[in-house]
Amino acid sequence: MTKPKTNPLETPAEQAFLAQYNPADYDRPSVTVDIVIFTILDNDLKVLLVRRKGPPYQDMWAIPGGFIEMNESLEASALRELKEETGVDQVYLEQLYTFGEPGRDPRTRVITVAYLALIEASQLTPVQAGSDAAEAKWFSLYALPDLAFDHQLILDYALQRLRSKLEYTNVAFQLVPEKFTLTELQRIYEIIWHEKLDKRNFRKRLTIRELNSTKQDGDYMLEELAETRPGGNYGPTKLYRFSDRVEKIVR
Amino acid sequence: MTKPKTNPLETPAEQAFLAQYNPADYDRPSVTVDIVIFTILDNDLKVLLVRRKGPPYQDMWAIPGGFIEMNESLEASALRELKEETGVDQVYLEQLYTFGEPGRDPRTRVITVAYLALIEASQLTPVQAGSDAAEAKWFSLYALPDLAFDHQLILDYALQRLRSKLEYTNVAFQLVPEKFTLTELQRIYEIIWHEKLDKRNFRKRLTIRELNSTKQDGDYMLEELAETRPGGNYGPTKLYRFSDRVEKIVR
DNA sequence: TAATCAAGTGTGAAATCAACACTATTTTAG
DNA sequence: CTAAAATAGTGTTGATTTCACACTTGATTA
Repeated sequence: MTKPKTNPLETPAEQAFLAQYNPADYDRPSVTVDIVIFTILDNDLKVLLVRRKGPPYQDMWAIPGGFIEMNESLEASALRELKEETGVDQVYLEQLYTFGEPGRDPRTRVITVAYLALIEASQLTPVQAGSDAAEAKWFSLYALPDLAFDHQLILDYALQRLRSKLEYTNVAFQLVPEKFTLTELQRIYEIIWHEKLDKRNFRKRLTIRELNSTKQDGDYMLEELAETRPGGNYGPTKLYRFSDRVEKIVR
Repeated sequence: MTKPKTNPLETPAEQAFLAQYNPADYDRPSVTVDIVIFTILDNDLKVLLVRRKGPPYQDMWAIPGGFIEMNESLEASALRELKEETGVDQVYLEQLYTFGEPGRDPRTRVITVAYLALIEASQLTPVQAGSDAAEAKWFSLYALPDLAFDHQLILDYALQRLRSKLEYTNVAFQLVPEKFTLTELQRIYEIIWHEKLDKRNFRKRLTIRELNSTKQDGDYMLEELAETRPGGNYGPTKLYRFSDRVEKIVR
C-alpha cells in the first residue's frame, strides 16, 4: 500500500516499515483547483477567463483557479474561487477531471482538479462582468485567445462534458433565468450544441423527459405559468419555470 | 489567479507579487493514486483489495494505491501501482474521480486520484491471484469487508461508473478473453448489472451497436470465427473475437 | 392598418425496443 | 449405447421512440 519507491521487491519487514511512514515525509506536488465557468450571454456560449499578472505565461488568459487550502474540501475550494471571481455562490458545480502531467506548470509539479460551473447570466452583476479590476472577461467559446498552461485542453474537456451532459440530464436549467419561455430554453441547447433543433420535437421531448425524470431523485418539474412575457416578444408567450431547481446532479 | 490567501481584496501591486510566488512555497497536500481493479472471476464481479500492514486502519482491507512520484504522470502512476499489484500492464484504465475531503486520512491531508481498471481474468497469473506475499485478495462486490478510509465510497462510485459505461460503450470487451462465445459475453453484462438479459435481444443489439460504432473512432469489430469451442460446452458453439481491441476509450 | 415576426400545435413513416418459444447439438448418466 | 439433460442458436410482433415536416394565431412595428 504505502509504497513510495518503485522497487517491487520488499521484505515483509520493509513493507511494515514503509506502511508506517508518514505521508507528510514525501515529496508533494502543489494542488490547485481550476474552474471552467460557462454562461450564456449575448446568444453565445461564454467562458470566464482571467489575465495572468505574472510569469509564467504572463499576460496570457487562463481559466480562473488557485491553490487549495489545507482544511478545505476540493469542492469548497472551487466554490471559494468561484465566489472570488464572480461574486456568485449558488451555482451548479461538478468535478470535471484531474490534470497532472509533470510538465504542465514550468515552476514545479502542479496537479489541478478541474471543475465545471454553470451560472445564469442574470446572476452576474455588471460590476463583476465588466470590471477589469481583476481583469476577468467572458470569451465566446468560438473565439478564444491562446491560453496559458494546458488550459485549452481543460476547456475542450469541459465543453465535451457539457454537451454530452445536456443529452441525458437537465443541466440546461442552470443556464436559464427563473422564468423563461420554451423558445429561450431551446436556444440554450442550440447554442451549446451548435445546431438547430426542431421546435415541435424539442417541446415533445421536454414533456417526455419530464415524465420519466420525475420518478427519479433530484426532481424537477417544468411548470407552466399563467403569466405571459410582459413585452418585447411576439405572439402568445407562455412562461415556464422549474419548480424544484436541481441543487446538484450526482451523475 | 495565483491567490494562496482567501483575502478577496488585493491591490494590483499585491496581486502582481502573489502571481510571482512560487507555488512550491505553499502548504501542499500529499497526493496518491488509488486503483479500483475489477475482473470477472468465478462468475462474479471481483475487486482487488490489499490488507493494510500498518496504521491507520491497520489490518483492514483497502483499494490498492500509493503516492505519486514527482516526475510521473497520474496515469503512469496508476499503471505503476497496477503493475506492482497484479503484474499486468496492458489494461483498460480510466480516471474515475478525485477525492479530497480534509479528514479522509487521519495522518495528514491526502488527496487521491482514483482510477478504474478492468482486467481479464486469464491475464492474472495464479501467483498474483493467490499469493499472500503482498496480501492481496479478490473480493466479490457483493460480499465486501469493511474498508479503510473512504474506500467504500470510491468503490461505490467505480461500480456506478462501470455499470453506466457498459450501456454506451464496449468496455465489456476488456473483461473477456481473446476468443469467447456470445453467451460468455452476455454473462459479463448480467454479472455487472445483476440482472438477466434476453438472449435474442442481446445478440441483436450487439450487431446493431456493431454497425453504429464502427463508423466512429476507436473502432472494434466483432468477428465470427470458424472455430468452435473445443470442449466443455453443449450445442454448436461459435467463437468470436474483437479484431481491433480498444486501447482506450476517451469518453 | 398592413406587414412582419415569433409562438404554438399534430401526423405519419422509420427505427428501436421489449416480450416471447422452439429446434438442434453436445454432454452426461444410466 | 441410448436416453435425458443442458446449452446454442434463431424471428416475429406490438409498443415506443425518433425524425421530418407546414400552417395558423397573435403581438409588434413600420
